[in-house]
Amino acid sequence: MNTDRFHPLVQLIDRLSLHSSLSSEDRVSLFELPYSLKLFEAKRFLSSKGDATDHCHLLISGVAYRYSVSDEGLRQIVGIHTPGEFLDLQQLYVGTVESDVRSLIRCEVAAISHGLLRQLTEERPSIGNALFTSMLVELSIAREWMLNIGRRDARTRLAHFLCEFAFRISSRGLTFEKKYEMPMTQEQLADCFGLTAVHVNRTFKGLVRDGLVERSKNGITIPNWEALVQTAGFNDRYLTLRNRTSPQY
Amino acid sequence: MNTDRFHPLVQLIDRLSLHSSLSSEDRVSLFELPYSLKLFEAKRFLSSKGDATDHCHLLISGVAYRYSVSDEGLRQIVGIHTPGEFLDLQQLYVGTVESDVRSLIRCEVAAISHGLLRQLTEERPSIGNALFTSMLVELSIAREWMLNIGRRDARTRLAHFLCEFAFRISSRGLTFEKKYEMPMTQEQLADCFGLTAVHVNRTFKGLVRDGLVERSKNGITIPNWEALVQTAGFNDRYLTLRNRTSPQY
DNA sequence: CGGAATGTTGAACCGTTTCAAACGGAGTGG
DNA sequence: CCACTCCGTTTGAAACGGTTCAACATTCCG
Repeated sequence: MNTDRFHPLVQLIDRLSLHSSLSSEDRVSLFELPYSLKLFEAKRFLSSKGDATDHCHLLISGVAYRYSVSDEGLRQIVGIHTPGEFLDLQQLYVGTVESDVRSLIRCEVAAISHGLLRQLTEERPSIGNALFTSMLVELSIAREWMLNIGRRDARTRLAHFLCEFAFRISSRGLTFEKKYEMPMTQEQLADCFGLTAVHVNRTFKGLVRDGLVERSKNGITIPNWEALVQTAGFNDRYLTLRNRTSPQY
Repeated sequence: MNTDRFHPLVQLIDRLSLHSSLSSEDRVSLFELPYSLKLFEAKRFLSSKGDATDHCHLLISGVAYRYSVSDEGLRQIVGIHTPGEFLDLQQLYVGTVESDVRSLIRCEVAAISHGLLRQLTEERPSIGNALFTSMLVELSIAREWMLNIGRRDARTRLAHFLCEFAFRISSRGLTFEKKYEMPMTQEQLADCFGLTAVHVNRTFKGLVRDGLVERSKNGITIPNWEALVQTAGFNDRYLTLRNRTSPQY
């Protein structure tokens, strides 16, 4: 299970969950989100462990995706979540949630009460900072996705997504893998780019034929990273953001 | 000139710019961004008034847009900025900016030094909160745009954009206008949806033919708001977010 | 083993693009 | 005041990328 132990927010939760004083109040709890379950549904059957609607949920390990559905019933996946990202931060505020989150593989999730989260961000600026930074990165990714969906052709879209996915699941680029699990169906991929599953299939085959990616069961390998990056027009700029003052967590 | 004087951040700047103690140190300054100027370029010729790269810029009045350009030179507009939004908040952190901002009409912009902004957010949680909320709303809008670009046809995309634009330039829905200025060329509109200017033209004509919108010079009017909303599948949910604790600014 | 979900393939179709040409209005200089 | 240019809009015809539908193969999983 991929866990980004280097991520400041994940480290924070690690420490908080060990804190006996806090865990006795049951304000930070870890739980498991099985394969392909909606966070919304998970909250339901977790309500026995306390009011889950008053908690924010941080992804500790695994991968999840966020999607919306149009009036015609077409699904658009609007983002991929990797460890260190909050899945429902907007719950801190009043406002209907317009998108839902579903796990792509088995995930570990930490539930933090709104109260504790507010307290933490106000008392320790570095935590608020980390939250803010992660939000800025998500926004930056969202903008890149708009460019991907709106202005690139199918082949480039797929290649670009594969590059981003490879980069993001390798914890902060430290353990970068040329071979990784890609637990997404072609229909899910299609919903990421605004394409059809059928067309994703053909496009994928094209990339394989040209030797840019190789497919095995539940996984893909990238034999020539540079070649894929070039056909994708991929640049990892938009995926990273560091604090100027380098705070300690 | 449309100014959202109700926006908490705009109000804050109003007060700060009046504060003699602060303005003497020249840490908050208002300036004007002429028609169709890149914020980046504006910063250049403003550097005489201090180091503009160490400032964040808040939109006080007017409308601006943010765009990226693909490798093939195709432009994608990834967002519209209305009063109360920061244009370069990511500048607080290290990280190459992957998108640029350009004014759509004449804008007023407030420049706040990074130092003051950090100080404000740390000392007054309600301000940090407002910043955070505005970031969440931007993210929410970005996700809706992905759905728009990826999963709706041209007609619906245009209708949806017109609804959102109408809603956003009417300050927080208080002075909602059925007739408003639409200072965007069809090419800019096309770059918002990932379409061609030519196709936007045809699609626009279709909407006009069906009586859903009317066009005049530099402005459009919506004779039947409900009809447009329905063809757009528009719901303003994703545009608003209120703080649960209702802080005072 | 059986059924459901996912992947694969082909052919016809269609929404959008591309290219090219013409049109209109605004601004400018003679 | 006209001629000129520039920019955005408009229109048509052909081409194309991606969709749709339908059938079949394969894998997964109870």
